Amino acid sequence: MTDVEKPINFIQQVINADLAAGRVKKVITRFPPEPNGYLHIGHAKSMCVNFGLAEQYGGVCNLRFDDTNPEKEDDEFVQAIIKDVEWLGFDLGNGPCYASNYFEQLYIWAKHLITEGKAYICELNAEQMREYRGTLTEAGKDSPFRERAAAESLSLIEDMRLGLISEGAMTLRAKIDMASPNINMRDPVLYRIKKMAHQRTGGKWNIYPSYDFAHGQEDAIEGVTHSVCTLEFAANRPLYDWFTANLPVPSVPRQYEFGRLNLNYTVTSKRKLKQLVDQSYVEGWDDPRMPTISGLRRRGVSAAAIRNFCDSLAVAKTDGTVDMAQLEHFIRDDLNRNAGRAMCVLRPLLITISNYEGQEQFDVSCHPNREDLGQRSLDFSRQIYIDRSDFSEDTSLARKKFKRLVIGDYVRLRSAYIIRADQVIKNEAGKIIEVIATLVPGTVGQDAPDGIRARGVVHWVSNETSVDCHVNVYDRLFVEAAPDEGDKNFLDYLNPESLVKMSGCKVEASLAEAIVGEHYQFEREGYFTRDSGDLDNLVFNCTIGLRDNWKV
RNA sequence: UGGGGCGUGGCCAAGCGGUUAAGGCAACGGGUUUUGAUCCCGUCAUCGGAGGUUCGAUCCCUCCCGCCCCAGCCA
Repeated sequence: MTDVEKPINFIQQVINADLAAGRVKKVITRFPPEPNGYLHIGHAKSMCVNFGLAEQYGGVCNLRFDDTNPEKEDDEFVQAIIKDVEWLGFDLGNGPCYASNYFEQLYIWAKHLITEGKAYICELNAEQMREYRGTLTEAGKDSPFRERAAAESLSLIEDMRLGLISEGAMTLRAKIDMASPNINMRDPVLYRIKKMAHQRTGGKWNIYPSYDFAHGQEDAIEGVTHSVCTLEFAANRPLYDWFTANLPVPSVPRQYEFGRLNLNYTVTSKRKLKQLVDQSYVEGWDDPRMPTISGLRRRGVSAAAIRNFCDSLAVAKTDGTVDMAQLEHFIRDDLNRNAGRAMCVLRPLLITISNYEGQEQFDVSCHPNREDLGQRSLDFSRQIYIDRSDFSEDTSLARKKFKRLVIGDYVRLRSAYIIRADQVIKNEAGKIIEVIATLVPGTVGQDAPDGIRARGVVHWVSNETSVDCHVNVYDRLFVEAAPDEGDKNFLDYLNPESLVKMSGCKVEASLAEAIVGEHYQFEREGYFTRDSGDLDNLVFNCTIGLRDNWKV
């Protein structure tokens, strides 16, 4: 963290002014996902902003489902979202709340607008409505149903609600201004007919409110003071304000918009993520390659890393694309501080130590600078494994270029002895299958004796007690920084090597029963966590590799 | 094109008329190190462009250029 105070953002400035002027006594915000998909990293930023504001000002932030369109929604998503929000550590406020809980009130307000001559039942079909709406440069035309008597509209909306009108035949529209330069104000639809069961209200309704008609009123009902959303809703704000000004709402919330988070080398659009899932380009919403909260969790990213990352982002009106490296920085930053260390050999190469017989245990700390993380026991034996990439027959390799095991030279086994490679054993195919080595006695926890200089440090596991495991190594999902920019089809840029499954890996005994949700650093490799998707086997997902700064 | 919004180093971003133009990420040098990790030092901008106002402008005005959002009975 920095010692510099984080500057306050424009929303905090507004809140400070509202508080100072007495316009607001208690800050109430909300996080309003539609349950039509899983939450992703972009939502995490929105949560940090909304729940964060509530925390900072001693207010509350409601998790509220904007479930106004049963066609796309599902309870599976509701449950997944609640789980993600809680996992990230946010207080649900008075939630979970649901827009569907307000359907009755919304309906009463709709009739109120009709009675006031501010809404009418329109019988234009979708295509006609589009034609009547005009274009960006031409004003729209009034609907021929615009001046329908209130009594008739009142009767018709009741028929719509009862399911007496067929889908698409009618809509309830606000009577605002078909010539408005803001297209959202050209008599927007308030209710549409959907003879469809809703995951929470069942078959009670045949009509459902539109986002515009519902959102601001939901906020008003909950007493939301600052309704913070993303930039694309800025053009809807005049409409948001129109409703609260023309309806007897219990409070008048204000909407503020900030730039949503975009990350390169991935996509943060529920529609596209859903496509990846539905068309099986990934194994599900929680596939570790997905930028979803559940995917990041399964990948091994900690909730703290996600929150720290989001808190490092600006809440402003610019909309840019954050470098994936910034997210990766916060992932490593948290994991480096909190993940216990362990050793796992990904591509085992057998080493036989010719001058060693028995076996012993070493007590090793789980973290180089955090004693509170405790100690673990490492088993050492005559035969051990090191990674194939940590050995070379090439004795001409410079010490500084190759700080690993080379025939005739020494290397330190992490937390154990210094050994020297003496002889290579190959199979008929010429593949190295074993290396015979000699250890230097008395070098555990001790510096090398005079005359011996280890090239470097290498991780290892005992062949006696290490456990076989599988390791999933991930790479970015897309090979293009901006896979969905312009008219590109993001599916054309999927990275065919985004997942590499390794088997025959060997992890130290202490991790034989690794727990899902725990984070480990496999020394010299990276950060790993046990995969929650395959508990029958010991499978580790590589969250992210260690930084690799050395230049060739 | 009508409306709305935005343009500060490779990326994110402070700055609110007078600052040596914060900070983070990345990058690049160097030090420490039983993880080529961590950690620690150091290097890295004149603010989209052109005018104007002002003693003085990244901050104010004008015009221009560029990018984003809105023409779903999606949210």
